[in-house]
Amino acid sequence: MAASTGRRRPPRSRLCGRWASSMRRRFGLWRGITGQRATIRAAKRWPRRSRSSSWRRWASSWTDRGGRHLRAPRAPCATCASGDRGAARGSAPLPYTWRMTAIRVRIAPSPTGPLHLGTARTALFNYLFARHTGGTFIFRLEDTDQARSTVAFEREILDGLHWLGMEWDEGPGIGDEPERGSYGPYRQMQRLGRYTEAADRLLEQDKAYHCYCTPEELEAERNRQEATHQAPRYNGRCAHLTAAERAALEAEGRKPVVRFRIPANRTIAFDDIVRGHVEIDTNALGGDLVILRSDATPLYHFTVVVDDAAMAISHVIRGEDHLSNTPKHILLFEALGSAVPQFGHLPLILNPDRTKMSKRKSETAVADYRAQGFIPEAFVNYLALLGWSTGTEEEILSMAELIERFDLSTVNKAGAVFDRERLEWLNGQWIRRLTADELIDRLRPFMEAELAAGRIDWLPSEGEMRALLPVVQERLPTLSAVGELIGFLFVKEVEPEPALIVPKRWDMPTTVAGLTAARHTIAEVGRVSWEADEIEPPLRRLLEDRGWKAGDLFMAIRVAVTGRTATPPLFDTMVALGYERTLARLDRAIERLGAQAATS
RNA sequence: GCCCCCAUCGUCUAGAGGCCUAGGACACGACCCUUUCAAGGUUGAGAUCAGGGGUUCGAAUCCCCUUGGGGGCACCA
Repeated sequence: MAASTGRRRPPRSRLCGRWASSMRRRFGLWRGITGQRATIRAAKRWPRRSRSSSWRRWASSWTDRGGRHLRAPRAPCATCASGDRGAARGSAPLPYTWRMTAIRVRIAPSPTGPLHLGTARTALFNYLFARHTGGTFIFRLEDTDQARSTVAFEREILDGLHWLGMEWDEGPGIGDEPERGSYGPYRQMQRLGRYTEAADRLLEQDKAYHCYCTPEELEAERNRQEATHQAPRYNGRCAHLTAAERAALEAEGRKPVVRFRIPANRTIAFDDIVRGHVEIDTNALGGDLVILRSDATPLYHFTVVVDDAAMAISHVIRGEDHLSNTPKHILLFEALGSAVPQFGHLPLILNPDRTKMSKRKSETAVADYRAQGFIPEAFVNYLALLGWSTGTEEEILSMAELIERFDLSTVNKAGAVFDRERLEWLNGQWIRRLTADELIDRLRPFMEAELAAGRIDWLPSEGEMRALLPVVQERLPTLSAVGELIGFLFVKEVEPEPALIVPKRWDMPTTVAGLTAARHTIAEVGRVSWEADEIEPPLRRLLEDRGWKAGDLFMAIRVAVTGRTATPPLFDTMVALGYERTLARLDRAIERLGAQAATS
């Protein structure tokens, strides 16, 4: 039994009834309500979660550390990694209080720019985690950077997340209400009082102090440290001022900031859901931390903690760029007397050069992708698969399927380069899965954009679009490609270069002869019936009579009629164009070729 | 400089000590289908699992070191 610890199917957790039943359905395993383990028949087919490395790392740390033998740890919840770890630790010292609380996660963007890809992905992982576990997903606006925050960005972020298909249970932007939820307000600018109040509490307990150093002095100190190759760190000059010293500095007209005392020589340890055990020495934290500016407005590290505590956030799921900041947060949670949430640090999305994705080097605004005709189904699917996979060979997954399969603890640790080609492929896959009505609806704004840009002369009717759909749907990598694909149908004239009309293996006289003959044939059939199936056979007969190759004649017609060398199937295209307009374009092409021949 | 994290095809990934001669997908090549473009099908090339040491009968997998990459260290978020 001991040997199979790592492979054992994790015991059922009360949080994961849904997971357990879905696994039972999928693998036909059954376990009675007594919790007895089913016979293991196909260990290989078990969900990976039961063998996740981070979980194993926890397990080994529990058994090995401190030279103590702990009883075999109970598995964290198979899917949410949030089982009753308190119990599992047995007699091991707890680094902080673990409480079995409701799962509450949040996305806390700052409205200082357009919705960033990375924010969208972090939001998605939080959302999937919340929905998978039946937890609460919260939206909080971190708008304390008043210089850069705007309502336009705020709108864009809200819209962007909604567009991707995420709704939250608490926060602004739900229905018509200004905000919903009983932990509000959800805008930090409306919570300012709480930060100063919290800071006062820390001040009172001497966990924080006033610091009178000016930005210039700090800057000078940093430069000095840099010059001597030391780590930048606050030297604690104001850490122990006497009342008299403070009064003197105040008299100079100095406005103090509030600094939080970072204890020296302490190791902060936490079990990150995606990374496993992490330990960081407090001496590496850069010294005492400013939590309130001299104008009394709070700083990020302080607001997150105060708010996460106040909002009873149970799991902080965020980008890896915050990993090194986590000890500061843990210290603040402790100082504030709050329960420390669990952390899960997601790998970063990378530029092609493997640096953290930035707008300088990559397209980062979700709105831009939307404008380029990516659809949310594909975007969400792609984002979810950046740094995570189901462990199976499934690639195309709807939001509902992602929610069902998502598992935070199997998220990858290494950063992932954003691959636009793969996104485009997924987008094409999802476009093909759209119903006709959906696709027509979604294409409409893109056709309107074509019109506005003057690339087409009028809008197709709903009926025209519907008729075109079968040949269009599988040819669209993005919605915005629609103009390129069928725009020629909605312009008055196409004027292809005569040289383009002449197929590679033909010369100009042959082309004129070919088009003329084809024009007659098409005119004949069209008088009787104007359908793709009717047009093709007589043209094929013509080819046979003249000994021409289909590719040549059809290409000449294609270019004459559409102005392009790549189009949807020719006969469908001509039908969509209409009898008269097809003939008119053929005539015009013949005429222009003739004129060209005469001048050369 | 200090601290932390990471390392499997070009890219996203599977992998949990023997199912690995390392699987899938994107991209790329060829072929089939074909009036072009797509889509689809078949197929190919592409990874000495960053390198080196251990542990083991056996290591992509566990341990150590090295190297490389990334992130963090603000009166930004």
